[in-house]
Amino acid sequence: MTDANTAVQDALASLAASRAVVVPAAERVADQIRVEVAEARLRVGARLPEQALCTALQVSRNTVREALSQLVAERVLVRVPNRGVFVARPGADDIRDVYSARMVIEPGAIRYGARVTDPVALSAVRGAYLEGRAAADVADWTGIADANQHFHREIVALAGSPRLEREMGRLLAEMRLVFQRMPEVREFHEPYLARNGEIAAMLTDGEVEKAADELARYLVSARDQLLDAYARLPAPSG
Amino acid sequence: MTDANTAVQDALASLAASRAVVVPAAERVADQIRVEVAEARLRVGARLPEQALCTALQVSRNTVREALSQLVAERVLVRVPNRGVFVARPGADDIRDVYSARMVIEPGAIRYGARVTDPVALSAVRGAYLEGRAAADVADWTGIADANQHFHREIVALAGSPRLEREMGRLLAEMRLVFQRMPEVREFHEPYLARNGEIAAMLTDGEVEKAADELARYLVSARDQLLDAYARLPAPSG
DNA sequence: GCATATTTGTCCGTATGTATA
DNA sequence: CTATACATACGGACAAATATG
Repeated sequence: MTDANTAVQDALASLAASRAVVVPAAERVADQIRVEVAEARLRVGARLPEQALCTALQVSRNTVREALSQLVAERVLVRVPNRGVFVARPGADDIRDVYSARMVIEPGAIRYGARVTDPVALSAVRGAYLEGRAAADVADWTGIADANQHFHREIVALAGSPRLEREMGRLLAEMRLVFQRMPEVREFHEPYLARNGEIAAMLTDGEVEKAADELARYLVSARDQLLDAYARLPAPSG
Repeated sequence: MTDANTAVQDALASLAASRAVVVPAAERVADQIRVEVAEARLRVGARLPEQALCTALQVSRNTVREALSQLVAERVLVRVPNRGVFVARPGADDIRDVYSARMVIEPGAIRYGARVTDPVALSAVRGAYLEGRAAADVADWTGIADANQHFHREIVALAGSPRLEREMGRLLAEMRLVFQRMPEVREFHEPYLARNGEIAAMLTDGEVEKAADELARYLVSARDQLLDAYARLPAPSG
């Protein structure tokens, strides 16, 4: 039995491997680095030496460079010519820009999204809100932050456009970098939990225009609060 | 005077050159390929062998691969594992997706854009419309198409967000690939010229909501017209 | 201010696996 | 079914720019 079992497992493993292998090495490396940045193990402003990544991830420098270029295109990293790549350090202008874009995409997804009356999509929005509420009940502050991002992703999903969702994912990834430098994660996110609930309720009640305009106001105040906190931040050492 | 002039010009030229040199080779290659695709010298579905690009552009395979990866991320090219990269061939699903995204971004930029009352931005919108009108007067059909893209870019510019403008640029690049397969460029774009004018007028008159909703309807009919034409297209030989 | 070490940017050769003729 | 062509990935090499002592 063990023989037959191992044979089957080997076959499945090699099949899975052959499928996994077609995922380009550079893609895998990019995914790994992306996660490291998202989980804040690679902090804002940190340098990423190519050689170190080669030995750490056991791939060639060419592969590493291809992955880094991709992440630079996603604005997760920034490349300084002849100096290397660093984890992006979003400034006030970046925050303004990201919120200008979100202020178009998110209320726009509500007003002009094809799935704004789709029960499945609406239930996903409510689910993200409830996820945040559950996190707040157990005082899980990073859980609130995660649920908040989930909420805004589901709002954009009302548009039913994978391309738009990808772009929103990039914008939210930048927001995570912004929050890395903000110590008061709780104070920032908690007040917006209730507003998420109100918007979810409006959508459920079919009050589309009202929900869109409320979300637009919401984003304005969030942006201003962030910019205010950013102005009080210690000088960017780098 | 000539001496002084040439000296100044030489200095500027070398400065420009030194600035241009720090632009990574991969970036330059990506730009060149992007232009080739945009100008339709590289047709939809065309294969891009790495070796051929190396000799043609006088760069190494590593540089070529880096450029190709970037263009794949922009959806200008698609990569088939172990087979190579090809100029993207957008299908009906892609058209639906692109329009779902545009239907959020463009009316959203009008409704929630910070520059929607900015005279400079509004004059740019009117300018793009007039550019199309001038092209129509001299029966310059590709000029109409270009002006139409310009019009929609200026609409998005009402949001005042470079990030959003970049994303819109990627979406419009995909639209150019779609139009490559449509012979009736004139028949498609000409009717929308008048509607561009109406929207520009509404914006000038401050009728923001009306303009946004009209643009949303406009995009729906354009999408349906495109999908209809696409369904009549000869089978995709590839 | 200078010499040295490190790192990037770019290129080349090669091995391996996969798809096509 | 073999052979060819090509993509993929690796490792080594070198000049130029940068950082360090």
